[in-house]
Amino acid sequence: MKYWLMKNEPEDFSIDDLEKVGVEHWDGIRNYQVRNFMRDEMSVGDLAFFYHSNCKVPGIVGMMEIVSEAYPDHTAWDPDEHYYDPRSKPESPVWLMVDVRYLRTFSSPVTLKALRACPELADMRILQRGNRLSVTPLSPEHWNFILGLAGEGA
DNA sequence: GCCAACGTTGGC
DNA sequence: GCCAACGTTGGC
Repeated sequence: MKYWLMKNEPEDFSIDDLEKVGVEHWDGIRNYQVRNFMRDEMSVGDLAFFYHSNCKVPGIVGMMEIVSEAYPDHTAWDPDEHYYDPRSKPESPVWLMVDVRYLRTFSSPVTLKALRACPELADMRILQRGNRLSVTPLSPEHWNFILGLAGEGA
């Protein structure tokens, strides 16, 4: 099983929204590195942190589970969609998505500030300068350490 | 709203 | 295939 960190702007789709629907497709990925992560390395049963980005207090707010393999992102085919991409077609999809299932919301979110304050997490992808990938792999060590920060340690 | 850093595009 | 220009991300 692998661990992931997945960013989204809460204004667009937050962990509260995910809690309401339970399972949702993680659409709108338009970056090849991230697409390849989902296609080649993500598996059903993997766990992921939900990260709120581009908001007042950025940070990790909860966790979810990957519940599907990568499959074509149909929002790329719809001209009315914000992330429409005419290069992707139903017969030759360029972009993929996975389904995620809500697990829980942390009683105390782990803010970006708190993450940066931990020398143990210094080499986390999300903390590297200029990192812009919205989905990044996490080591089990980092996963467990962050769970501890969230007060959810085993 | 600013701007640094990055990915993508497209002319050559 | 280089690389400058452009668009996007995302913290602050």
